[in-house]
Amino acid sequence: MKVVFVATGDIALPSWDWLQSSDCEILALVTQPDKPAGRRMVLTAPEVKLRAIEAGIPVMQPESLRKKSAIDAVAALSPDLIVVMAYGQILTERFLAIPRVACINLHGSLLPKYRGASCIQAAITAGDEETGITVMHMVRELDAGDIVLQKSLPLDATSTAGKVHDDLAELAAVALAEAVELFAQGAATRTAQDSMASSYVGKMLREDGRIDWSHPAERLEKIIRAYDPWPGTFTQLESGQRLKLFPFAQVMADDSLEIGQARPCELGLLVGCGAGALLLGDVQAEGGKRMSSLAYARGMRGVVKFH
RNA sequence: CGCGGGAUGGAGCAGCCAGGUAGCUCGUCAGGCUCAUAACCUGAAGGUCGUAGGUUCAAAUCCUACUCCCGCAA
Repeated sequence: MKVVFVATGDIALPSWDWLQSSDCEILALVTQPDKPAGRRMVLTAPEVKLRAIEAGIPVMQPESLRKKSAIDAVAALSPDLIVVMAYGQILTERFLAIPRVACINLHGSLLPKYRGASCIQAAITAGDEETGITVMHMVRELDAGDIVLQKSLPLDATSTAGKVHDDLAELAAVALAEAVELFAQGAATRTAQDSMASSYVGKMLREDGRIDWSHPAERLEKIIRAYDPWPGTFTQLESGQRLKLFPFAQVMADDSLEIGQARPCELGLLVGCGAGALLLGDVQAEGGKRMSSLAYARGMRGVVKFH
């Protein structure tokens, strides 16, 4: 199989590595242009690009994959299969029609649930018992194509977005291997998605991580795990200074605190929520290091109010 | 040169603006109290205040440079 891989995010790395070690011929990698990153705003290449270069595989970084020139360049390679994962651009039907066999996408949820960008965060926030990887045919509508196969991954109270991201990345490589084998044998099946059961979750912004203390403690605990490390969760002190929150917080059946009121206790910092209270896990103040809420509480003077 | 915060006994902080005795909440150690305790009481050890210069009678504090850590932004 002659394959064009289209990916930017690190979640695609294990899949890339598998593809490179398989008998498939990788014609090219299509990835987003390098972008400024880090405190010094240094132009940084996606990791997958570095691996492609190291392997001597051609890399294409079009500003937009909607442009005819970019589409023609990929079409000129005459791929059998196009594999898309965490690329970050919407693709046109013209592009999807390029490959001889199929244009498939690896998505980090058990579709039709959680179509869209923040699928991992959504599954953890919802308290789902499992999520997974879906391999599907790409269509014009986002994440709505026929399903080739799915692999599930159990979730529990220790699941964070970061951990699940890494696990799904590994699982995706397994799913891709199976899918490619099916296509190679002409044995791939198509199962239409039940669009009535579908849900859509959009891209997350940093501001989405602001904690609303009027929510029940149980929900906030899930959100702190679900948003770690991206977009992260935070609250604000009276001074306006932000305090980042990290897993793992514990739900406490304590209703003695007002909403947003924080009091040091022998286990850490206890914050009043809409229902119950949250014993914070790690926290990090602006300019400060990440530490346990217990350590943070040592330096506090009395009770504070979060907003 | 994208914007900004920080470095003070083992941990987390205050003190700096208006230079002049090293402070707070803990931890550690010793003793006491207690049936008992992540409880309480008493006492002790532990700090060249990030580094190097400068100003000054005197610098954690003011000035300059440097190192390291971090938040925003992307």
